Order: sequence, then C-alpha cells, then structure tokens
Amino acid sequence: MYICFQNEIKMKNSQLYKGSLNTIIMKLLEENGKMYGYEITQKVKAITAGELNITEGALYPALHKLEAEGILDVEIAKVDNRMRKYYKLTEAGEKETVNRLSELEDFIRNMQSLVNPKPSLEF
Amino acid sequence: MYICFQNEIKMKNSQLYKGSLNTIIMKLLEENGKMYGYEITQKVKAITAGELNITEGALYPALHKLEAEGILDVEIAKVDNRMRKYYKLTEAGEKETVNRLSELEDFIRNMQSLVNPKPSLEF
DNA sequence: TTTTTATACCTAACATTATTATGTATAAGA
DNA sequence: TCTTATACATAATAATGTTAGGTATAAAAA
Repeated sequence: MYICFQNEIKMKNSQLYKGSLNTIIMKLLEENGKMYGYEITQKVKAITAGELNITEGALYPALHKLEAEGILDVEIAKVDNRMRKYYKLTEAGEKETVNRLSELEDFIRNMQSLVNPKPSLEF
Repeated sequence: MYICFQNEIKMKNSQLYKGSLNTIIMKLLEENGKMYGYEITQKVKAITAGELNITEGALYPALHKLEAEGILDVEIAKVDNRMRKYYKLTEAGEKETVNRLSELEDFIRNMQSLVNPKPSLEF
C-alpha cells in the first residue's frame, strides 16, 4: 500500500496566479539556460519566499505542453541514479518568451491602474 | 433571425487575467459604491486604455456568484426604459475586498520578483 | 427609413488551467 | 526503521473564462 506523507503547511495559492505558470517557466529558463521540473518548483519557492508553491500536477503537464508546442526542448539525464529531465527554450521559445514577458508587464501595469486609479495626481 | 454584428477589433486578453476578475469587480465597487454590469466593462476598458475587455460571458456569471456568496447585494432599476442591475458590496464583501487587494499586492510583488530577480544590486 | 451601433441583460457549450489525490522510485537523515 | 527530500508522472475534479448564441430598447448613421 502506498502512503502519502503530505507537508503540514498547505499553500493556498490565490486564483490570481492562474494563467501565469507558463510565463514563469519561460522566464526562469530564459534566465538559467536549462532547468528540470523539481528545480523550477524550488526556485519559485525561494524567489517568492515560500509564497508561491508550484504544484506538480500543474507543472509537469505544463512542461509537456510547452514541449509539444515547440517552445521547449527536453534532455534526459541521470544524476545520482535519479532521473532528471532538463528543459530549455527552443529558438521559437526564446522569441515567444519576449512576447510573454511583454504581456506580463502590460498585465501588471493594468492591474496597478485598476488598484491605484489616480496615478500621481496628488502629492 | 438574429444576426450578430461583432466588433472588428477582437481583444485577445492574455491568460494572465484569469483569476483576477473577482478582485477587479470588488475593487471597482469599493471605489464607486455601486455599479451595474455594463458600466463595469466600460470602466475597465477606460482604465486600461482598451487593453482589457471583460467579456459578458465571464462578467455576469461572476456577479451572480459573488451575490450568491454574500459578497454583493443587487438592486434592480429602470433607466430610460432599460433595465439595470446595480451591485454593491455587502459588509462581508467589504471585509473580503481588503483581503483580496492584499493578495493582489502580494501577487504583483511576487511576479515582479520573478521577472526582475536582481533588485538593485547593480548600478 | 432602414441599417448599424450602443446600451443592457442573459445562458450554454467548450477550452484552458490548476488542485487534489494518487502512483512509482531512489537517497538521505532522524 | 521511519520520515523527508528528490524526481518523475497521471486522472478526476474544480474553477475560470471564451465563444457563440439569445432578447430588447434607443440613438446614430447611411
């Protein structure tokens, strides 16, 4: 029988993160050249001080889809007798990453406009 | 027969906005007291300079759900022989809005950390 | 005056994305 | 030896939004 020992601490990631996973993955790969799945989850956790935990159920399907779309290339390695699948951006993926990051900037700017509707008209 | 004349300009809102609609609605109502659905779509369009168009298929179900959850109250009015449904935050809704806006700030901060990983270590 | 656009609501089928709960396997630490 | 960490994966379900359709009134344009 399989027994799952879950972490005590359970992240309730707000719905806001929905839709941003692909952009996060692509940005990290742009920055770090190549990474494997587990590494991505740890990196995100570290950067956000534990506030964002990528779930494996979201991550692995996302990586497979990005690979199928030609955004990512994969390379299988074995380290310490454990499998790792290293992903890196393809050429098309690099171009698409530029667009995604631009969209992210627009998104953040728009959300800030909505939250803070009067931008520097008072001092 | 019904014929639909669609706008030529079609907004392809990026996936990033997924999950942010409730927060946007609540923030606008916090700010403006009460608003009706169509007014919300126009306000968002104006604030984001046309970059974000809330679709009616997302908006109306969202309003109905927020009402069912006790976040919003509704009041029906008739203006110029046309129906309007004005929504406003309940007391519980006002409290929840504070939480949602706090989550949004965290989200934006985290996304900026991910995009811009080295904050002012170089000059 | 007929067509089109704007205002104003609505729902249903479908697509996308993520959560939750599983499953397998090796290695290290308590 | 039990537990945690590393490392992959999928399936059922939930949440959210798009696309496309529907109804109705009023104003503007052709």
